[in-house]
Amino acid sequence: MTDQADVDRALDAAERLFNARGVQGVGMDAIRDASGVPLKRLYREFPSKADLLHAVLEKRDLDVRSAITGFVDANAASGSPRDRVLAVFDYLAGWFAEPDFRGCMFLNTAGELGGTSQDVLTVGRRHKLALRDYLSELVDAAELPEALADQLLVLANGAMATAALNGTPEAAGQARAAAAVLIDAAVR
Amino acid sequence: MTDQADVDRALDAAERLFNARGVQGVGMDAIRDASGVPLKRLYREFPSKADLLHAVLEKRDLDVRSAITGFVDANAASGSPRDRVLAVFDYLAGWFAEPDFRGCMFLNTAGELGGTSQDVLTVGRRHKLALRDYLSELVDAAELPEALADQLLVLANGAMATAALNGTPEAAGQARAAAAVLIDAAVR
DNA sequence: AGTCGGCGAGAACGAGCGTTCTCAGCGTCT
DNA sequence: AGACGCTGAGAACGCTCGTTCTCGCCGACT
Repeated sequence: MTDQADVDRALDAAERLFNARGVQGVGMDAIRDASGVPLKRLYREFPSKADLLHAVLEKRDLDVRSAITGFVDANAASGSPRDRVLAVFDYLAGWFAEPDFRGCMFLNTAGELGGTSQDVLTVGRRHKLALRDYLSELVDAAELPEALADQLLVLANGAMATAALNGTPEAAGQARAAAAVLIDAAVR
Repeated sequence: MTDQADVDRALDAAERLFNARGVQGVGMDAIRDASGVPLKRLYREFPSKADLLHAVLEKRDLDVRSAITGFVDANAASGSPRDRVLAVFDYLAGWFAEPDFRGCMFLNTAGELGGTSQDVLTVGRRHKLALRDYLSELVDAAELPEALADQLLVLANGAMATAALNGTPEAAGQARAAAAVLIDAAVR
């Protein structure tokens, strides 16, 4: 039996620790201690630490994207297309205010390991591409030019990085205001 | 004698290696090997690795900011205030295209060590605050609302993070286009 | 000329890393 | 009942880390 519960606990612990101390600052022992999953099983499920990191990032990709789409659907389902775009930045504001928010894991791991691990870059790019595709959908629904999606992604990435550095969520509001201006300027 | 040349070589080597492998992925031995500065002198000048990192970041703060202001003065000294703001993003485009560009060192180190080192966060925040003050000057000169400076900083940070992840400089152009729209929308 | 203080090269240290191995125990099949 | 195979706990391995120590050497002062 693969014992999915143990695997999930390991992934959760690894995600938490990687975020808190940086990937290179976390040993497999620490992940075992935090998750209760023995080293032997960790290495059976994830042949190496790099594989574990990969799995954490893949899971995070799904989690982040479904959290965003879920928030937009829940809070702006009946709103205008413009409202739905801006709701993405409202989601960011809530996320940034979480007490242990440490920034976007894909940007952080790319910053730490991008020079030595091609895989970290690849997974990060896929994640941001998927995010851009989602923004593109929203932008299309508002009948706005496609190029806006790239600009909104830069804004969102900037908000994540800025909020993580500052330890405060205000960058989300600044990005939201900028996004509103970009949308309104594109409509005419 | 403090032998400033050795200290500078050590700082340069440390900056290069930290960027390439992440701070936690670089040993003091590697910095000694790359700089030719013996361990004994490294520890005389920088009592600990954290102190060395601090010194690297302080130097980088000055370097980055003077590169930006230098570029703006050289390329848009006689331009309109609007041109001078946009020149900042032109500088980013050139920077991102450098072959070993690995993103903003302050965002990267904050991502890696922000959870364990208050000092890394403090230095990073000071750097971004100084950048915001500079943008604020440019925005003031263009007689634009103060709040624009924060939005431009989010755009710049987003461009740095996005370009570093993608390995391509196109995010600079996207941020520049967005900045132009924000400026033009604010003027009316 | 002889002593001495600071130097560089590199060994050494204790700790922690990623990964593998040992081994006693336990459930499962015959 | 008894043999087997997989398990978890943890020791062990070889390496690297940040930091300190040893020691032979050289230049400066008396």
